[in-house]
Amino acid sequence: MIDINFVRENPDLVAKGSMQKGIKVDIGKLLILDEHRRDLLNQIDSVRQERNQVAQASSGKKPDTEQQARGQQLKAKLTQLESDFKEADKDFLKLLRAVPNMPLEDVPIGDSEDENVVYKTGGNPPQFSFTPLSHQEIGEKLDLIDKVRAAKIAGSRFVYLKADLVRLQFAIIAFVINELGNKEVIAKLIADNHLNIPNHPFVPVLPPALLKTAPYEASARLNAEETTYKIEQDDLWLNASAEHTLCTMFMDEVLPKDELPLRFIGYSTSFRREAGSYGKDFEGILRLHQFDKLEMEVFSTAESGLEEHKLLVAIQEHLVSSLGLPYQIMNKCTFDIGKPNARGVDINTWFPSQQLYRETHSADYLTDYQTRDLKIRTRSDNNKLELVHTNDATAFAFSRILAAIMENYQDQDGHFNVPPVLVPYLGGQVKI
RNA sequence: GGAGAGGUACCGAAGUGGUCGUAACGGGGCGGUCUCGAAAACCGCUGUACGGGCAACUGUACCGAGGGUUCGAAUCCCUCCCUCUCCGCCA
Repeated sequence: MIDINFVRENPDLVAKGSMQKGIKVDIGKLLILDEHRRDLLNQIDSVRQERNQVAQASSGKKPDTEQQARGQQLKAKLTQLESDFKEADKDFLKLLRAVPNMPLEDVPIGDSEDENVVYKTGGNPPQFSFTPLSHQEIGEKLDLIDKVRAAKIAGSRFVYLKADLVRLQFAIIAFVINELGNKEVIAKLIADNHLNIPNHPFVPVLPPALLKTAPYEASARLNAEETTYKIEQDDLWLNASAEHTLCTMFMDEVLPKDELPLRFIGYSTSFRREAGSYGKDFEGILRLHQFDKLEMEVFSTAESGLEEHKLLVAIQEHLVSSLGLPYQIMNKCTFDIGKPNARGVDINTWFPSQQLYRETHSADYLTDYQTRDLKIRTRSDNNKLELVHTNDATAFAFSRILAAIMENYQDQDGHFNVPPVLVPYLGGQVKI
């Protein structure tokens, strides 16, 4: 969540930033609730102060009737005030959490996704001498994708992925973990992009796939209405991305500054209800209720947060171009970056069957928006506690990137080639 | 799932209704004395959040979490979470 002190000092700026993101919040009301809440807190503090004094005065001996009567009075008053405060605090927190993170200055201002700015295109869409098939058609022909049986078992938007497509996925996982675990690869990307941050490698993580309400809410990533599945008999939700269990990993901790940045590459199955997307992308495996994802997560100081964001985008580009896929990189505008983001970049990959670049990657810079609530901090050089900054970014989102490979590398005979960089990871196999 | 033990500050650990959470004691860390320097020894310091104040400073809260009893709770009661041991089940 955002810093209430910042809202108090800059109410107009916060209102403007929220508006640019297309998020309606009543900042005036928030400040009134804040005032009310603090007023109650002050009253509570002074009643408690007197209660403590009364208790101390009679300590060690039996209180006289006057002390006891005063104590009872104070108790009644305190009970009332505390219940008022609880109510006020709840309303306040709800509204405060509704306030989005402020966009950074270089984020394009826009009120629809049409205002996103493509600033780089890489690779060339393949030219086919035949009409290219969709990944669904290729997958069915080669018996790699079975949605019919999956629907029988789990319903729509589920899939059985099979055979060489599964081997391809595991090859990509091994490739990514090797690349991101290689200090030289990281150092080169840092140098090529003129960044000034350490070359710490990414530590691979298999995180839990479920998490409790409290950390999920604090992460600013719980979207109960549209996205997130709830386990009813326990206080648990199915994660919608490994990011959700990675960014919460250090909740309530103080991270040693000399270990920052901490970089992780997590692999997890992700679950999404897709409640708002009926009818969208029903063909193929582009939008499923369940998919696997390799996700990068970085904890850094405030000073280097933006550079970490740029590094993550550079890594994404490196990974996509390593697979030889045509892509474009897009600066998302204020409307599209999302509530917790200060900055957001997407990579879109070319899908020949749709003649479109489709979103396959996103990189999110959340500044201290998550860590304020999650209480993830570090010690500054003058020994003060300060909030850590978080970045998260897709390395590869599985069903989508498999689909992109199938379509871009397809042959006239209905098969597709293995991207050369992955051939060693498939034991020399060049074609599927 | 059953039985038992436990969750107190950076770590270990005492505290079972009334001089108080910087919370005994031990260790660690920081500063000082001593030393050419270091070790040892000795002395001092050693949390977080929120509020008030220009500031010095000051108030409140925090002993796993949330409720309750009481004039007063780390200490009593209830619910939940987590850790450990044993049994059961299981990959």
